[in-house]
Amino acid sequence: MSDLSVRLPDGTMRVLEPGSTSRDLAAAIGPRLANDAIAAEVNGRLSDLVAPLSDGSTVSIVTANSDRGREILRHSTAHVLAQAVTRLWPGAHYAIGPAIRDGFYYDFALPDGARFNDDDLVRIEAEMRAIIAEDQPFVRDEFSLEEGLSLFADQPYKVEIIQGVATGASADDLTEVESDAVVSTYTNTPQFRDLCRGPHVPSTGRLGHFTLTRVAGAYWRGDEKREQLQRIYGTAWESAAALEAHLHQVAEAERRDHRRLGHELDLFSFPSELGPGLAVFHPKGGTMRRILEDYSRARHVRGGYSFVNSPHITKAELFETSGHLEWFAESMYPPMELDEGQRYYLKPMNCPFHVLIYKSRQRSYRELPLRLFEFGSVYRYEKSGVVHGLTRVRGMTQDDAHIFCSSEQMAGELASLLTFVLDLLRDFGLNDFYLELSTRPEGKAVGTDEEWSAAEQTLSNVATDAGLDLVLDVGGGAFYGPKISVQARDAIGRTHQMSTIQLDFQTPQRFDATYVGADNTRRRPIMIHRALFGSVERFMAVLLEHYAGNMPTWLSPEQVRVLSVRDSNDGYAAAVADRLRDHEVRVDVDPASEPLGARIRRAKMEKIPYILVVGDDDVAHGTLGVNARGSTDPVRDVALETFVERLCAEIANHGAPEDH
RNA sequence: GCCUGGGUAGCUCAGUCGGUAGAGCAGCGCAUUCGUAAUGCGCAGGUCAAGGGUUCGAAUCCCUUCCCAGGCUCCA
Repeated sequence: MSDLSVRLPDGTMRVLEPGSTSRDLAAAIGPRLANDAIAAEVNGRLSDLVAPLSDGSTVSIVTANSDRGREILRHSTAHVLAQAVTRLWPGAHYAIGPAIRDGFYYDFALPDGARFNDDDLVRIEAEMRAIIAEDQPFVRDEFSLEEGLSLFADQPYKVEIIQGVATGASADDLTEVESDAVVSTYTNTPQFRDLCRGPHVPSTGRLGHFTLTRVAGAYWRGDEKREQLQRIYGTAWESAAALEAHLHQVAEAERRDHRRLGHELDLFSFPSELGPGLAVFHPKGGTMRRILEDYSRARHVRGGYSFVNSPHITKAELFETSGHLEWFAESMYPPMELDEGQRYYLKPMNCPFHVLIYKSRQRSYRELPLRLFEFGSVYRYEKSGVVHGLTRVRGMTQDDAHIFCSSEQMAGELASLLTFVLDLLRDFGLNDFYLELSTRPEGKAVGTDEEWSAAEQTLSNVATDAGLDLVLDVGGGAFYGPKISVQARDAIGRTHQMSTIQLDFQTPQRFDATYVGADNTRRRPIMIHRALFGSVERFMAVLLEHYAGNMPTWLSPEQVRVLSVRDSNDGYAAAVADRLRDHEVRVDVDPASEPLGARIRRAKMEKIPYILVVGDDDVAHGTLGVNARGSTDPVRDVALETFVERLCAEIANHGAPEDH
């Protein structure tokens, strides 16, 4: 028996008894680490704690409170879920069960087409806790493909996965098998073995801080043409405290859900009379929207844009020329037949209209870049299951522009556009961005390979120059060109796709758009599609959630509410409001017909930035009691003019009461 | 479009085994005049999402449709 020595992450070497495992190593380092260890990374590869170490390996112990540790924990919990389901539904088929962000899922097909319902989750969870109490080991075994096929002969999804490996199909997206000819399995009991690449926690007793969250349908292999399995989702953590923190975070996200806020703050609604995905904006939501749009318009004027308008419907020909009918007919509203068979469509995009504006007369190189902007309302027949609040709707308004430029101008135009976008988003209080580059979609693109790679390269260069992180989204581009999208992280760390910038060499060709160059020849312009808010509706949703409804003062529909202490102060309250209106402050008075406490409470719940309370003292001295949003102790005796000055400065700076 | 769950007063929700529909808040009226997150009393408010079926009798059981939520697929 030779000595066994391994290298630790800090570079030191440690000598162990021959045949030692990572678990022995952890124990040798310290009892605390031994207790926290759930797996190991050996020579850059994750492995089970109980796997024997070989001499000269570099080993780091993976603990539960690390990203990799939690992933293993979640994956192991998914196995426990599968075992619980097979115990409760003998003959159930289990498909795949990976760890995901914050948790895990497992897909099943129950015998006789049975379905899970919500009550089943409770039973399954109880069974899982029993399995965890049994402290079953996770025992790894390796087999040939043939052996694997016979082991899982009664599990058709496992067979398909193994066969996929055997035929060389990609298994990259599956955690079940390594992409070589070895089939590894993990066995918990003689009755339950799962196909899996591993690693796993040493035994089920290491698990337990989990909860099952929901049941959902999911297509096998994500293919809607294949059967739909029953998916159970859960969340799992390394400790009760971490689980609790996560559930709290989920509740927080729910509290700032824009649909809830939209209702509570009386901003918008989705009358069922209109149909799914069609919103109406109430006066306060309409005000917020107007402020957003006005600000955007002002920025576009400064950015050198020309303002255009186009109708909501058009003859089919326009979208035949653009290619939308060929590629996206199923997500367009069906046509209206008029005038002896003439088909009219609601517009799903603004770009073809802007091309027609471009083509309305001959263009010179001197006019480029020509930037056409419109708040264009578009209608898309989204599938019934996908509409979601203001973020996925069937009718929306894009802050849409199309820039026509020469190929020489393209890179510079894209670079300045990116600056323009980021500046605008920052003006709304979004500060944390990264970029995503979406490349040519497989089998669903027009144009030559050369055009696509040139466009992708240009976008990539511009993104790199911007100095932001760039993530590749392979195959995510539109059919006519690649795109960069700006992703923003909100106040609670979620990311939202905001602006998109798309390059398009195809549409100008399809419409035969040209300009006359300096050399008196006809040339083809390049088109850049871009929407900065994405849609006004969606942008409003993101801002509402980012601010949890506490909008900065400049975006608040009602900025100030004046409350009189007694009705003899009502006149002064009205005068204060008038003074603020002189400065275009949005202000209302709530007179003294109800107790002051009730009026304060109502204004607080409406998240109004400033509540001004005025009583006899204020009438006598020309002062106010200022109760700012987010504060619990109001400030008395503030001079009216002092308040006006501070408020106007805050509005101009896009600030909020919470900033002080 | 598919899977699971849901729809009762303006809102949030209760409604047992199938036996004539309930609360709080909001609204309206009256009283209350108050210094920083709910004043009191009273009144009104319902085709129980819509339609069909079973039943002596349906909010409740069954079917269809519409709408909502969470997923899957999709997202120019």
